[in-house]
Formats: sequence, structure tokens, C-alpha cells
Amino acid sequence: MATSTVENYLKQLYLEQRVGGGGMVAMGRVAAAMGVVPGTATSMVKALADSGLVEYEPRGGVALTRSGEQLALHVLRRHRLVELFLVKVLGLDWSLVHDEADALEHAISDQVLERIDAVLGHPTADPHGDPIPTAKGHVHEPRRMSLADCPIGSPQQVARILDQGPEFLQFVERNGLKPGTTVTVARREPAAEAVRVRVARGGEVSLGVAAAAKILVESPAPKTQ
Amino acid sequence: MATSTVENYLKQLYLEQRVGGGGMVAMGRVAAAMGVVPGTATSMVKALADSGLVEYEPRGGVALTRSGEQLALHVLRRHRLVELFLVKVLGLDWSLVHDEADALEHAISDQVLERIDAVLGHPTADPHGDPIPTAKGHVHEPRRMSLADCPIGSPQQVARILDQGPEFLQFVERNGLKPGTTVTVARREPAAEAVRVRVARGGEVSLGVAAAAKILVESPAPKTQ
DNA sequence: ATTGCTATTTTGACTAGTCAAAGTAACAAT
DNA sequence: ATTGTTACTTTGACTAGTCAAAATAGCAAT
Repeated sequence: MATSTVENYLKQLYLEQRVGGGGMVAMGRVAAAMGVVPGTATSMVKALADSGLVEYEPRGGVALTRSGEQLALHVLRRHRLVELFLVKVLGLDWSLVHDEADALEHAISDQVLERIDAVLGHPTADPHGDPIPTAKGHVHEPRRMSLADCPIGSPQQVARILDQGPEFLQFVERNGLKPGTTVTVARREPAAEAVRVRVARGGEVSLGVAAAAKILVESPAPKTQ
Repeated sequence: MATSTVENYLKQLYLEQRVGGGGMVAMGRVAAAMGVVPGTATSMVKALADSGLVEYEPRGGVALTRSGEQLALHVLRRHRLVELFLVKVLGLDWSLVHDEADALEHAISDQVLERIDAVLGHPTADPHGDPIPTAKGHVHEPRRMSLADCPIGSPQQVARILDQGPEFLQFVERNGLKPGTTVTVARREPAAEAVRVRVARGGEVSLGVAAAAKILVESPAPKTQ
């Protein structure tokens, strides 16, 4: 069995590979994502390469192999199902479940995981809107626009929050921007790097474009109803 | 924070100390309970002693200190609440939850634990009838008779199963001896080391006295109704 | 093409936990 | 009182994961 350290490296590698567009991930990013010094990342990645979980190019970077990716997706499935479970069944605050899930994702057996999946009704996304990989390791990540680039004036439904930090999530919650709510971009000020958003129930919010880019949206109710 | 290895040693030490009547636990028992060679137990116990979690007497044995016991009870609380949760909320087979709980008991935060406790309605015993320590580290273990020594002919309620091995638990289940059911000892044959038990719904079962001693009972419905 | 910057790798050391195997203590028993 | 047996401890070695700090590679820029 993979240790939880190995699982964490693979998970982080998967996530970095997503944001980086699929290519090789620089060792510096790995080290930063894992919160270790660069030397540690090097030696760990070499060990992962020896296990056939990653492809490692000295001074070039690292990429998951097929089997490394499968394992990463399995970890991600556990993480996201646990997050949803903590919110839905145990009633925890959605801004706190990320860290809890980080601990639990390594301790959950397949048996327990599939029971959780069943109790939740085989959900497809976690509380932040992140897609939940299937048990077979498939994941569907629809390309979505964000509040930084979606059309202006037409109502959109919040679909996913890319920043899982408690501060950002609490900001999102305070301003009624949680996944599922409907919002409309009122206008953008490129010079000021600001986005003005009308929220479903009443208010308006201003966001920097960096923050706006972390809130993904979709055309409202494409099939619901 | 204590590592999960430390938590396991303390938990095992607590359990051994219970069965052993409260005194010092021999190092051999520690090693056996932890599934390690004796030398490993020695060095680990010395480390625990350095942390003030146990009192260690070379060639004499080991005993939990107050703080070691508190930590052990906290681990036990997590273990038993998780067991009950897995059965009640996730619908797992009660004969399997012990091993699952062994993995989860080290990954559950206090926050999650107290939510689980609340969802379960602040239970006092796990599916095997083992008492659940309180958050403050109190535990009430009533002295109970077993099927090996309770009065003959008077109905008794199964209160607790001391052997958590899947085989024994499955035997218990198959024969309707789960905690809560009412049974009556029909007779004992000391020479044959056998106990004959009448089970609530119909049947009768024969048990060896060692097995009978692992099934604790109480006088039926002492306060329930 | 030498200099300098930055990212990366190497090396050596450390901690936690473990095993194998050799050494020692305690106690019984003759 | 020497011998055995058993339980226990010690010693040395190993793995996983980490850091600090020194060495090196690659690249840019003049």
C-alpha cells in the first residue's frame, strides 16, 4: 500500500498538473505544494519514479504516469466524498472540511468509501463544486468560464470555487456566492482589475480579477427542470 | 501531537491493564498486543516513559501514568464512537467495524468526533457493548457476570462481547447472541467445560466456558421501562 | 565567453519505528 | 550452587521521510 506521504505527493502532483496545463511540473512547485524544501521533493520524486508512479526528468520536472494518475484520482475521490459527507451528514462548516478531509482521505477503506458514496446518493461534485472521480478513476471536468471572463449581463450559476482556503470560502459564503446560486456580472473595469457582480438575493460585490477567476460559473439550470 | 503508533501503544496498554487487573503489564504482552518483536516494545516503551506517558520498570513491566491513561481513553473514545457510527450511519456489518475503526481512530479531529457523538445522540456503548469514554476521559465499566458465571435459569440480557474478532462476532450474530437480546443459561457441565444457553427466539446453543466468559450479561431491563 | 542568478540536485545528518540476533537477568529445579 | 528456561534488554542495521547546506546546471545578459 502507498503511504499517506506518497498519496499526498500524487494528489498534489495531479492538481499542479491540472493548473499547469498537463505538462511536466517543476520541482519547485512540487516542493512548495508539499511544504518541504526542494531537496526533499527531489528525493521523494525519485522514489516515486522508482515505483513507476511518475516520470522524472532531472532538471526538467515530473509528470504522473497512468498508474500514478489512477492512484491520485482515487485519493481525490476519497477527499471529495469525505468533504461532502462532512458537510451533508455531519453538518460541518464547508469552509473547514478541506483540512479535515486531508487527514481522513488516507484512512478510509474502499468499503467505507463506497458506503459513503451510497449514503450521499452517488454525488458528482463536492461542496466546492470540484468533480468527484468515479471508483474506476474517471473524472469529468467541464471547461467553464469564471466571473473574470463570462459574458456580462446574463445570469450565471456559480459552479465551482477553485480556492479552498478558509478565508476565501468564508468570503464567498458571506457574499452569497456559494455553488448553486445565481449571479450576474454587472461590469468589468480592466484598468482597475475589478469585477462588479450582482448577487441573486439583493446585493452587489466587487472582486479583483484574480478572485473572480477563482469562481467558475455555468449557464443557469441547463438541465435542472 | 502523539503519532498514531504512540496512540496504539497507549490504547493497547490500557486494554492489557484492564484485563490484567490494573497492575504492571509485562513487556511480552505489550509486544504480542502490538505485533512487534520484544526488543521493539522495549525501546518504544522507554520512549513513552521519556514522554511521561508510562511508568517503566526494567524487567518489571509498564503501567500508564495519569496522562497516558487520559490519552488512551481519548483514543478509545474515538475508536468506539467510530465503530458505532459505521454501523448506525453507514450500515456496515458490526463484525467488520473494529478494523476500520483502528484506521480511522487516528485521523478524526475533535471537531468531527463531537459531531459524530451528537449525530449518534451521545451514546454510552459501542456495537459490542464496550463503554464509550466521555470527552473528559471518564468511563464507566460496570462489573458484569458472563455466561460462564451468571445464575442458571434466570433470564439475562447480553450486554457486551469481549472478543472483537470477526469469527467470534459472526458466531455471536448467527446464534442471536448480540448485545440486547435476552438469554438464559440452561445448565453448565463443568467436567465438559460446556455451557448450554437458551436463546430468546427459539434455539439453544452450546458454548465452551472460555467462549461463554467472553459474553457478558446483565439482569434484564434494569431501568429500561 | 565570462558573470551572475535561479532552480535543482547532492550529501550528510537526523527522527520514528522497526527487526535480527546476541547478551543478560530472574527464577526454578534438580 | 550450577544449570536451564524463559523473558527481557541491548546493539547494530534498516526504511521512510525530512532538513541544512554545499555543489551544480542552465540560462540570460552583457
